Amino acid sequence: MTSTRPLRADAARNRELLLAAAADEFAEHGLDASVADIARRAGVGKGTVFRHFPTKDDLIAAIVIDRITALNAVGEPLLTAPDPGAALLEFLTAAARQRQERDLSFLLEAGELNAEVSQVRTRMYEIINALVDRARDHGAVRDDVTGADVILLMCAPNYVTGYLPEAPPDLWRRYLAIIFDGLRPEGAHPLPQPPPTLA
Amino acid sequence: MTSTRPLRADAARNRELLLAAAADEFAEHGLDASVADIARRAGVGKGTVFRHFPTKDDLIAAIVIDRITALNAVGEPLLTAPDPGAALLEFLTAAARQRQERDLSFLLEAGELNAEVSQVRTRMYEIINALVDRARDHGAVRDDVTGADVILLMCAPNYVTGYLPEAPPDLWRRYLAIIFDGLRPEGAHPLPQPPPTLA
DNA sequence: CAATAACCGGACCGGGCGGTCAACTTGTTA
DNA sequence: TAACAAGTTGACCGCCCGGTCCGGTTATTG
Repeated sequence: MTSTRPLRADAARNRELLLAAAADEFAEHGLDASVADIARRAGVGKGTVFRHFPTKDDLIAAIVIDRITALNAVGEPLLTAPDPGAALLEFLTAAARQRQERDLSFLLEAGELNAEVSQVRTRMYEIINALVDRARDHGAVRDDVTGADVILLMCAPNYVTGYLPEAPPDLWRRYLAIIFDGLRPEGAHPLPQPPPTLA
Repeated sequence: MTSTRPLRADAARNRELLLAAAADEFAEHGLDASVADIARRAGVGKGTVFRHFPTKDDLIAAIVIDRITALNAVGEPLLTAPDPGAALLEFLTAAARQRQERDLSFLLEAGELNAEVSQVRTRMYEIINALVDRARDHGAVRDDVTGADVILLMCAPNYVTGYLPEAPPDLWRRYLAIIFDGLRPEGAHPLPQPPPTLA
């Protein structure tokens, strides 16, 4: 890796200001938020944005990496939690809550941005697969459901509440509960299509 | 209403070409698809687009109205179907299938475009509410679930499969089945949040 | 307290967007 | 078939976007 010397004090502060401002701006306007608006919100010139993040995509990637890394830090210890079913539900709750604090649904719109995003995202997939496998072995989720299913479905609670402009902040919990009930073995009906595989 | 005299023959044909081209283009590139591209795809000048649809939003609204109206035509007869649970599932299946044929997830991004959209959308809400009420009375869906819940969740199957660039065309059926299982009374756990109300 | 390298800012650029318009073509009708 | 309204077209406009660049500013270091 490039072991660069530490940033100057003001530069480091501006970098943090920019990340926070960008997260807020993306939350309000989606990924279409303009770099100029982000700079203004951070109280900084537009050129400064591009000094820290050569491309708008690099700025997005930095935020995505930050959030996924935080999520992985939640998931890691849950891999050995005593109750695998509760562990999976807790992970999904953490994921949805993270997106509630600031509306980060835009994270999902972002595709493959760079190698680091791919790496941290792959690690998240591994964690989810392991959590689902353990929960399935434990009888907490139905036999015919896979990690890929959960990866796809984990975004849904925040997504569906996004249609309500003034949704109560915790409404996603309702839909996470409904979807999680659909993952349980009790009363499960056979699924009409085989599970997908993730790239 | 404005009882306008019939369109000239070529104008009527161009209007249909435009609607089809716009649906295709929006399906491929989302609502960001440019009017110029739509015109080119329809084999028509850009000015012609704005003659038929004064605004890009008007073009979107025309498509949205078309699709929702078609969906309402499916739902209406289901209101008196003998098996209310099967009727609800059939409606949700029709809704998701419609969005599969051409990827019409962009329909959801479109907010309140004009009065006619609001009207036809309101009718759709009424139909869904009635279908859910009947299914609930019949014991086919859990007691604590409302029409608003189903309205929010009905978009989810197509949404989650949208993350897979090359998803099998029928994959949405798998997630509709999982979510519908979450709506069933068997094995339902209490929901942590009250249902929302729709505007 | 210099001296210097790192950093900042905002005018500027090329490009693509939604939308307009005036000259031209064509379906319709008497 | 003549004449006109209706329809078509693509060049054009103003705007905003991501990204560049260089003259001025500031933190750091000896």
